[in-house]
Amino acid sequence: MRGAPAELTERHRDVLRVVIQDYIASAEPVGSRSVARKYGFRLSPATIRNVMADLAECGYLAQPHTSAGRVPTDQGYRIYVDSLMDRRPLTRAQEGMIEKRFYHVHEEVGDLMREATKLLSGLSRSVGVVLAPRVDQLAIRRIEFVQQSAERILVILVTTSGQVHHKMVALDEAIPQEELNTMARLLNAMVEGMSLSRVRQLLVKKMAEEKAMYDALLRQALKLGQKSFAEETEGEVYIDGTTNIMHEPEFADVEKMRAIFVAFDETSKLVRILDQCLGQQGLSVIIGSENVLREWQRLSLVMAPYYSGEQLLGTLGVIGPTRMDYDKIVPLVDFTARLVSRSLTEVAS
Amino acid sequence: MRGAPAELTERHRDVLRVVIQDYIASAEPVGSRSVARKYGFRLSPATIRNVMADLAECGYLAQPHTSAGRVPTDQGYRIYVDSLMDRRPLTRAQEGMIEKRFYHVHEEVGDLMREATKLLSGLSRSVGVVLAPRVDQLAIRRIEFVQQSAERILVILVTTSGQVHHKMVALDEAIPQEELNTMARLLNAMVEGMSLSRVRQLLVKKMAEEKAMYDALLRQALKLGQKSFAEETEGEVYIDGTTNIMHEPEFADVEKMRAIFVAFDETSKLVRILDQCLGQQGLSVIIGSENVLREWQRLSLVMAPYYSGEQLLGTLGVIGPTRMDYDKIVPLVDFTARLVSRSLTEVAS
DNA sequence: CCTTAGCACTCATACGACGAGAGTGCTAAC
DNA sequence: GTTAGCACTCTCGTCGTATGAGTGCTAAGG
Repeated sequence: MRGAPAELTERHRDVLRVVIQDYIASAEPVGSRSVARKYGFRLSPATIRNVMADLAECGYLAQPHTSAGRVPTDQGYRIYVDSLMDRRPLTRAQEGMIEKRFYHVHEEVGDLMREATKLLSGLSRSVGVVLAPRVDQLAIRRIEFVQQSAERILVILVTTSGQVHHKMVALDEAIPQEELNTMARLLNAMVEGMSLSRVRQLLVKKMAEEKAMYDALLRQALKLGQKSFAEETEGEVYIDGTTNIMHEPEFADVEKMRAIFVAFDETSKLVRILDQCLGQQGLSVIIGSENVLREWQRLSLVMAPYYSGEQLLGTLGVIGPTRMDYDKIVPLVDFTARLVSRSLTEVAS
Repeated sequence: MRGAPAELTERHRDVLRVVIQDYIASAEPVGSRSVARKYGFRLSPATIRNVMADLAECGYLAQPHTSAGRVPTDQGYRIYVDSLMDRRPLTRAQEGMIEKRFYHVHEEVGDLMREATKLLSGLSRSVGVVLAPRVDQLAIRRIEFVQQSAERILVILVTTSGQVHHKMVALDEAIPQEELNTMARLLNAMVEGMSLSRVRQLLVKKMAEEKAMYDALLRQALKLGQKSFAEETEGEVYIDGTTNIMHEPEFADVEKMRAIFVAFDETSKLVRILDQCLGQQGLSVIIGSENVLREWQRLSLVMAPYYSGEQLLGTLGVIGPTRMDYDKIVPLVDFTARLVSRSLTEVAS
């Protein structure tokens, strides 16, 4: 078995599990001695040492320096979450508590997102994040135009889920508020219940059809509609509990911590990372160096998508040091995603 | 002059100024030697020592330990900003750059606030904050009702300055969207251009008048209006550049830094502090322990109010360590407040 | 062949001593 | 009032040493 460790025996897996769990709990390199102890002394430290040497050779463990204990590598964590982990499900009491907290926030989607973020960060003692639904994908309930100045109007979009978005649109020529109202009425009748991206297609089609026709107002309305819906919107990110990770010993160095906080501030990059998780089916875990961006290589993400009915809306989860308590956090994220989905599904129906 | 230092001579003031400026630049206790040097050697270190001893006795300087140099106390900073400071005005180039950055953000008030925050934090290398106008004080341009479910409607308010606010309102009985539109029209005609707080008064008055009358729809509209405008809104805070202060040597200790960041996260407390500045006439500086809240005692604020025309809207400024570069930051905040006021005044007209 | 005891070896860490350097306060002379 | 001189204090960095945890290897035992 030396030289070229072909495959992991059951014992290797057991030891790896113990080492990782111990390291997650203590944040300190773990030695053969303490593994033997956790093992009930059925094996001697010397034996464990041999096993650990194998694991180190496979790249699942590393030692900070000769004669320190072993520390899991990102690869080690990967195996752990894929096949070694003991998921520690939420207690009934915790689940009840969470459900209660969601019970009161049917009001507005924004509140729901904020509540979910707080909940995730609070229970994980790490950073909670929610990638909010992109407006593109949501069904429109209403569009409204408000004249702001001669050549500027404020466009307000309301989604069926109760989100409100607004943007300014510049005009070539002034349009009186009265006319704007009529145009809004026309468009509302046309787009209610459709998603933004579908609306975009529809407008292009209608424009073509209408070209021949002679209803100037409708033409103008379509044109304004196109302007309003033009931009691809970027997902909004809710984030909470960043101060939690300051406690983690791995960020005791101020410079490292600063790097992390700068990373959290750059929401656009964060969005891109979270967008990746959207592509995945079900819960996904990204561990340290699996992340492309340098600033994120010391962090892990546990993310799960959430839905309204069948429709994928966004993703939510927890960001923490690679040495995070996956056993606890994976079930937490899973449960939270389910609950958010349920809330959103109820609102939509 | 020993024993009971009655009043500060010109020399005392000069020395105090030099010590504070040196400490702000170096973050290190300053000794008599270096003060003498900055003085052009017109006085010997020994003389300076006597002066500094007086200043220490008055409570303007302190020493971290015997045989270290002197460090300004909060009281020392207070005297400094009140009467010793050499304001270092912005250069023409800087002013031009700032004006340029504001030129493009007429679009939306939110953008303007965000831009101002970024600008303040960027140029000060500290934390920039803007306390946004409370909706109460802004003039309403438009109100809109969107039915969200049977007993819930979404109320959307647009201010003349282009801010959009929304909230959910629960109803006792369902009202069809058609009727909601009519009600919105009635209310719009009534409230356009008034501030929220004035609208509140108006509605109470109208309600009383209308009691006798028989227009059920109008009655209902007024009631709904009251619900919509009921709550006192809390000011929103924009904040940027929190990562800047991580560099400051006074926060090298992780625990202190965490305390600061927790403080920044508690926006409600922040709002209360900023509200205090609103009461002040003109630019105000709050130094360290002058702050009531424990978490804030290591920080200073330089804040200035901004207006739309004559009307006081909010306050903006910079938060940094007590050892911040007041010479530079005071003019910066002052200028930014002026510019924001100008932008807002233009939009309103 | 796997397991284990024993042992030499390697580092990180804590501790104390030591010296250098910066700065003070005081005293006495100018 | 100002200044030179001096003794004193205190921090900080360095260095050597002791300590202890943990390893890898070897050889003996099941």
